[in-house]
Amino acid sequence: MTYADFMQRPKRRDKAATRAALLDAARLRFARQGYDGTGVREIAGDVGVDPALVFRYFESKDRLYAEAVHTELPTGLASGRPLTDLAATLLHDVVFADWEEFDGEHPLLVMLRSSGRAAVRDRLRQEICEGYLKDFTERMGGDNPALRAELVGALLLGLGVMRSLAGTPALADAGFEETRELVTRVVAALSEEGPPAAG
Amino acid sequence: MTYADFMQRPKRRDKAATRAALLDAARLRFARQGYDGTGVREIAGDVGVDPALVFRYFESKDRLYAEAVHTELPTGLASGRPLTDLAATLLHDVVFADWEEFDGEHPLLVMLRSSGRAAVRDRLRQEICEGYLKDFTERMGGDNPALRAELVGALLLGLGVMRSLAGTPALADAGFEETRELVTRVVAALSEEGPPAAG
DNA sequence: AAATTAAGTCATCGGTCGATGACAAGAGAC
DNA sequence: GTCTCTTGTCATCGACCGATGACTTAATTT
Repeated sequence: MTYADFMQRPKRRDKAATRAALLDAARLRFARQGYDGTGVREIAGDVGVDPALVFRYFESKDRLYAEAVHTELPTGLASGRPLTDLAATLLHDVVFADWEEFDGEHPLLVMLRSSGRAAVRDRLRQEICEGYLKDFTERMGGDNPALRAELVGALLLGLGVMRSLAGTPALADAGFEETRELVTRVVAALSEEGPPAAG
Repeated sequence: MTYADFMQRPKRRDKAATRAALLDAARLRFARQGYDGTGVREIAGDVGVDPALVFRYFESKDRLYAEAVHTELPTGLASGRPLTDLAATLLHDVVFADWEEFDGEHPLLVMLRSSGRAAVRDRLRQEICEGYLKDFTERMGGDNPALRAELVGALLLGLGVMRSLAGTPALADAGFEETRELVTRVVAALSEEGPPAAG
């Protein structure tokens, strides 16, 4: 049996597997190229099936995208840990973890790349605000905790962008521990009471 | 003269003005919808001219985009000011300034929205690394200044994303001064020598 | 006022897009 | 072995895409 024969052998028919494969391919493509830069023919081509299957299984490209980037928001965060621990966990998950199903990036950063669409922007806003900032603010004491919590969120989000998108050299070289120490220092500085005359 | 007549009066022919109007419309559209989500017919329609003019004046959609998001990198940054001043300036320009020609966002954030395209990604990387991180690193003393400089950059970039894209409430309410005080505190914390046993 | 140059328009090309419905073929039931 | 349900394919639709070149019309020159 030649290689060509092997490749052209009749494929086993498996709805669930095909659907999952389409979803995987969609995640990679959407992550790399964004929503508008990705075509359903491309996704189907990656899997080796007909593009019409995308609509049979997902109804529309929009719904495919929504399902592809769907991830459950972390729930274990609200477990009474101090904010420095929380930040360290998110530093790991958002910045350093290899989300291989999303081409290496955290889903939040992936959505950033398709934020030209209002639906994506709304969802991004919601996930950031309700999924993360709420927990941050609860653990942030002192004056105007919401603003200082948002600074922590901005640092983590920004680090993700810098590392995965800009590929800045120092962050690429630095290990997790080294970065975590600095992030902890920042979070500590934001948590403590401000100096009486800072200006 | 009715309104319809007014609108349909023969337009004055002015190459420079038309070109500039196309560029302005392109900036708004690209900022809002990203590169792939914007068509040349849309841009020309905003100006009220024929789409063919886009290609006559800009040669291709790619070149139009490149020219639309082109901004000179800030040069006044390298003037011996301390890093806290630098950060405050960039906080103002990147996060709080209203870049009305880009629908309110800083061009770096606009490019983020089209970062599905490799050319945009490369340019974003270059502008961040050469335009900002270099100055940051020079002014950052102590051990591993490059990494700590990137943390400052990440904070500023992240703040821009949070404010303009996620529209987080505290940042929207907070004035520039209030935020500047906190950013200054973070930069100071990153600048000073770390604690001997940080873990 | 005629001629020349420049600005803007029009029709159109080849290609791709998301989406649809009719159809072919493999899998399991009997 | 045949029937039936499911899985996947094919052809195609209408719309839009970026891009091109011929053409019309306004402004300028002579």
